[in-house]
Amino acid sequence: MVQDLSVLQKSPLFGTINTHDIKKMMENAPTRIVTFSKDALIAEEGENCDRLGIILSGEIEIQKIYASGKTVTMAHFKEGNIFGEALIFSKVHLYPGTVVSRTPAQILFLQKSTIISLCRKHPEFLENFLSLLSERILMLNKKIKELSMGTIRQKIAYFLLEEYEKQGNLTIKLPFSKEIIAEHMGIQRPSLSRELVNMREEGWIDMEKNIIHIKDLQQLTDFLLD
Amino acid sequence: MVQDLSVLQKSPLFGTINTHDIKKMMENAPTRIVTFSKDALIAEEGENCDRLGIILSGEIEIQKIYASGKTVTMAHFKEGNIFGEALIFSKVHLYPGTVVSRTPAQILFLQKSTIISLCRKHPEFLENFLSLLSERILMLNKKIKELSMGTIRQKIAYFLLEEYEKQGNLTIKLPFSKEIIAEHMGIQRPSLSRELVNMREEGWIDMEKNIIHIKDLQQLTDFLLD
DNA sequence: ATATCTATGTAACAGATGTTACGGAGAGAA
DNA sequence: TTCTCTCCGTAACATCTGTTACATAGATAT
Repeated sequence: MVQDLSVLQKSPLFGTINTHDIKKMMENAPTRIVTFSKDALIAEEGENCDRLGIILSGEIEIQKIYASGKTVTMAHFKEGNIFGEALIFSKVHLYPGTVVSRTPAQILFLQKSTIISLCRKHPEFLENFLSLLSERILMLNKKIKELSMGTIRQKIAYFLLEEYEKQGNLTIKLPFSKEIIAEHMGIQRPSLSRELVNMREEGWIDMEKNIIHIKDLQQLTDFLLD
Repeated sequence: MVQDLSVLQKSPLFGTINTHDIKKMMENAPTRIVTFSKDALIAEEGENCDRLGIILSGEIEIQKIYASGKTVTMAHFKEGNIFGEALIFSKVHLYPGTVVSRTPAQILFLQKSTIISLCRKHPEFLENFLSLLSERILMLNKKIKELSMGTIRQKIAYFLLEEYEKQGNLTIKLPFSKEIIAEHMGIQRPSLSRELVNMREEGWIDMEKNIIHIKDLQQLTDFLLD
């Protein structure tokens, strides 16, 4: 294992650990670094996933390849990213798609048993790994909340309340262009404009350029409950 | 700690461990069992969450209480369930809602430090805890996929393909009433009926009572990609 | 100044979905 | 049988949202 592992610090699994300690940790850990050329097959859909991958260099994708030959990219990872971390410890640990390299890539693989051993020997690693999974859960929860907003008005209300909490002010400065905001909400830009006008006409908000003022906070919060 | 901990076996954290070992594990672990009366306040929204809770008995809820006084139940837990497991190891570990008991309840609390210690000493506990988080991630991922289906036809196609894989047959027996299925998809029952008829008229499927036959599998899969 | 480009507002139309109401089929009870 | 209840299909209508097209304001470059 004569290898430069400083890139591991870019990964949340080792971010809190200094290079010297990382080197020491990995010396006794059975790891494998594999080099892939561009467009190489890293793992096939349905294959057993018993190891976690850390991208040391390059970029990879997880693709769903359909019988028709069409492929859809499910996820994209680059240097420092980790993949497979939730799969190895789940009951059904099969890759949900085909893993391929988009560029030449170098990947450090950690076997499930190695991870368990690292967790037991290095509290910091254990805590990092648990944080990794936990943050993922919270992120997914937030995404589900957003997706659960059915109508455009609900999405807007949710967005405004979030911004209100972030900015601590009923008068909100839009952090992005309306085009970007609409895209983030998964709706069309004209639909966003139209609904904002409706809400102004109904007295919910005031608008001027990229400033929106919440006229009735309670109305907004109440609306999200019906 | 003279206490009957056999109920812990109902929890995924200890399910794989026999009662004797559980008792031994917990003897040296600093845990706290707290008894709550009905409708008691267990934790307030925004409060720091540095411990995980395992419900030994009773039922609790996480509620969002709005300024208007309206409350919405965010989650519901009962005997054997665990809460707070993703919060304690995340950066922002504040309760997202108010935790209250719906019935008299007994809760075993494990401090973050205790969990780390259990993970280090008991590989089985470590693996169970990691599985718990991992399964949650996969479940949320699936939920997001479902929610991402925009149109009713997409939801139906996704549902049919899932059932096709489950049942291993192009002729699918609906596992629930259409009313339930519609509710699960987040749409109205008549809307589901109407769209099923449309799909039949367009030659995608055949239907008879609670049986649906996929006439063109490829059409369905292709459709989900556009 | 002029031209150009981008973000935005606006309107008209089409399509998708929710809402509501009604009737029929089938299961189970009296 | 007859009644009742649930599930389901169906239709008419209302509403929401996407689509497309066009106009304008402001920024920027030449």
